[in-house]
Amino acid sequence: MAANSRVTIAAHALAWLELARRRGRAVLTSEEVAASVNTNPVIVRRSLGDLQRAGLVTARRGNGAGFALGRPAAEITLLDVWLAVSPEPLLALHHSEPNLECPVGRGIRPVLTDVYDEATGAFRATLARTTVNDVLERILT
Amino acid sequence: MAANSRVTIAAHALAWLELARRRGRAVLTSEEVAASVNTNPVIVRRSLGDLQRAGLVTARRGNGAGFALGRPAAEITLLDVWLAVSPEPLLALHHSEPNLECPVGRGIRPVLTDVYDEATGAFRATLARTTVNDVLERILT
DNA sequence: CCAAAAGCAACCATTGCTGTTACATTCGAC
DNA sequence: GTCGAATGTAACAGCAATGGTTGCTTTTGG
Repeated sequence: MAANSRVTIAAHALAWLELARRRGRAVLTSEEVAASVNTNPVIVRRSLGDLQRAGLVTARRGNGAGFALGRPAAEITLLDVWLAVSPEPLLALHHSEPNLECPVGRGIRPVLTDVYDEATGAFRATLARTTVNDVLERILT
Repeated sequence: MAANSRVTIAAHALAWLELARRRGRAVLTSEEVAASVNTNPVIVRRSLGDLQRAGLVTARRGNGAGFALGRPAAEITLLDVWLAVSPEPLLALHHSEPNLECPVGRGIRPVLTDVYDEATGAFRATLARTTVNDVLERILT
């Protein structure tokens, strides 16, 4: 499969929300966000729905409604975003259980799980060092 | 889709090749490997074909043929395996180009590319610290 | 009450992975 | 040189995930 682009879409939306907020518009509709990301408003609503469940944005319905940042952009890391939209592991174990008659088949899964967890941890730690505010600052300079 | 399991299958195959080698059988057929991994021999041939292209295993065709490790198990890291079978990035950018009229749409891609590259580098560095020999040792203890 | 916008369900098309069958190719053994 | 065993590889089916689209329901401010 192609790697998914949800983190990208979510980070884009958040950076755009923060820029709009600085310009005096704290609330944007899914259509306005979609116009910047260049996708369908439903995709944006799905993505921001994930972020809302994680508390990263707030959504208001009804007339004049839209999405706003749930907390300061400097307090939202890309790890927060990744956790909100990408719960799948980076590497998968066997689809079907390996042959337990074989020593390797019997013992390999916990070993690989450990290694994969460690690598995923390093990946996450890096994402945790960049905030949405950092992303926007780097865009604007 | 779920993350792919090719690294797992390849690592399993390599550990099994190393264990067989220690037991005096340096060459295994795809069918023998498939019996341990519990999959189809064609899957194994495809996977080991990738490893062969990277020099991690050797393949001999013809009668009495099969696969053998291309270099000592202690000199094959899981990063080597990952590079041989998983060229896809862990996170993708936008599918369709963002709106270049928007400052965020114009500038976000290189920023995210940098962050993703850094995180992927941390992921790779962790994989590079574990060898096939390490995996087998941890299985056997 | 009305209109605007989120929420949500039901699709479709595409893609990638696994698994399977079938066949061509290679190469050692005899 | 032939035979047989095994790799190499193409083609296809099934399945799941993703992005995209449409349409409808729900909410809510004015």
